[in-house]
Amino acid sequence: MTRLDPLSDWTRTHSCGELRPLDAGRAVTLMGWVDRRRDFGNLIFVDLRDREGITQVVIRSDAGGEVLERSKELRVEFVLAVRGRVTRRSSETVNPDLSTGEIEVVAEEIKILNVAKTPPFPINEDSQASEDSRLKYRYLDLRRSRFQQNFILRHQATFDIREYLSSRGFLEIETPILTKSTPEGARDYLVPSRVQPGKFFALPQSPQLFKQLLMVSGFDRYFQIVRCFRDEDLRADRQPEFTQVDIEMSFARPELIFQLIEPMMAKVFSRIGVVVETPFPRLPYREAMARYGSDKPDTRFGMELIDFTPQFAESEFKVFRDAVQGGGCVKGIAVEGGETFSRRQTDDLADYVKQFGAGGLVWVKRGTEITSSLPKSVGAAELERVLETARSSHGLILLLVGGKDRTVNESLAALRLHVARQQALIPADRYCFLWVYDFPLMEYDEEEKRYFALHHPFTSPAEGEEELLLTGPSKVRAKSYDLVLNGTEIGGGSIRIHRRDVQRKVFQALGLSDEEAETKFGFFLEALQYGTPPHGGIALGLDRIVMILAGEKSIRDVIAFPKTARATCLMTD
RNA sequence: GGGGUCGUAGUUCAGUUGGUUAGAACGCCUGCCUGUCACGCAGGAGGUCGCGAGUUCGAGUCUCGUCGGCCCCGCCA
Repeated sequence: MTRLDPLSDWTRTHSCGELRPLDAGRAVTLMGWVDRRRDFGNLIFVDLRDREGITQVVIRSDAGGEVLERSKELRVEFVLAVRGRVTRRSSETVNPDLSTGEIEVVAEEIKILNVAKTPPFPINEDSQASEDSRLKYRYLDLRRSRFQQNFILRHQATFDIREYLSSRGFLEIETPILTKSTPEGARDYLVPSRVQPGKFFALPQSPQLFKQLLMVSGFDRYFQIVRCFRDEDLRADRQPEFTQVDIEMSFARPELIFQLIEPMMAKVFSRIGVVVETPFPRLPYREAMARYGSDKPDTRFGMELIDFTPQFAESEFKVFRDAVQGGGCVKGIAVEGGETFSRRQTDDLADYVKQFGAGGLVWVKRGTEITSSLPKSVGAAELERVLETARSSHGLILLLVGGKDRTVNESLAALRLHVARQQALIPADRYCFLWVYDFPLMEYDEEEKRYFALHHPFTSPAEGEEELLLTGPSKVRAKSYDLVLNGTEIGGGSIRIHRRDVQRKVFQALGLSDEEAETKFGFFLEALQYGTPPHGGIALGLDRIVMILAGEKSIRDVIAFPKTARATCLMTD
């Protein structure tokens, strides 16, 4: 039935998505997969599919008995070649749901190029097959139109970015994949060396040092669309290998980086018909934390955090009073219409915030009357004062958390998103970009009793704050910035340290002895001394950007062969 | 490392208080059908209830363990 060289002299002339009424009368050759077959005995319709679309092929008995007989063998997902003539459909038989729906191809000859087993899940419709069978048969899942579209989009975005950066004078330069471990940050993937027994290469978490060295080399403007590796647990938006748009630029200021990236994002998002307004809003870290409790706020909706700390400084409610007097805070969100929340709902919300370390959740409702979960000892006057702080005349529920600043911010940031999703307050068709800047340079880790770089240890401290490095490291701000889109961090970067003395000071503040610094980064410290230009850059998470472009909820849906949550591949085992 | 949730036909799912031969839809197979496009009609096949123990006269259902998918916390400079 099938032959080793089934094509013989046939050549595809068109895709299955391009024929239109103007092509009527043309002799064409199409090749693709059988999407569906409708068999009427002496008349068979075959929907032929390739990545560009679907074209209806008609097999009539007058094409000759052999063609009809051959067509009887067709099954879903068979690979088929058709020679035939483009014919306009009569007005009653036009299919308005198909881009090629005004024509059909009347088959004169067909070749079955290959047969196919019945697929384990339907390819031709939006099935919700379980993700494990979809991952096992990934190549079939990818055949579905949703994924074909996703990867076309990914290609286009990547193409746009290359074209844009190239037009701005950036050179794409490759850096090593087999590299030296820099033990700070995420766990490395290690590769044993055959030539140096007992020694290992690390796969790069990012080309950070190499791109900085390229600035030392005078390449001025570099970029690379590059695979990076981190041996950490996975999430819906995290894979152990992922692709980064890595950019570095000499003589850079943060503003120049912003102005470089903004039109690039606008160009990429125009692919899905979204008009992105520039410049993007800019928000200092401190303000982001105060208003949203997060350094990557979703600004598609409001419901900002409200500070109730002063209201509870002398409260009858001991838990909150203690929190405030112990140097913490009380903050909350106001949910309009939330006065109808049931006990069950508020209990669920309380359970939700507990996983972020909150001790509990207090609520105050204003409906026809004022009610609250606070103890009776808290008087009506105090409740009134609390409600006034929300500055709303609507019925509402206030959801309050008290405790250490960090805990309060983290749990409320999560709660804000959780409630907004539940209440469907997030407009799906908005794309809110945001720069967050002025991050702290480092953060004290209570458990390890030392400072850690918030971004990475090559980030430049803010102007005039180097002196604080050794006296009050946590007060030093960094020349760093994150790019946030709809609550997802899609990139981060900084102006780097270009002076050896400053780099040493930062290492010291991080508790790295000169000796350790020398072993780990000696080559780099050495290089800084040979005329390093001031420089800075950014790395964008390509997978996350494409995920948002494609409207997908998981990064796996825009990576051809992703790993499971346990970092295995179900297809290759 | 921890928490949650799911696992029954090829697929998506239902399965009551533990009780006869585990069901539906779609898909698949066979036959009929010349204008369908989720074609239609008639018939048929298809099950290690993830796996392993246990309780019980009897387990898809209860208990324990284990494997796997997904989501989250920790982690991710």
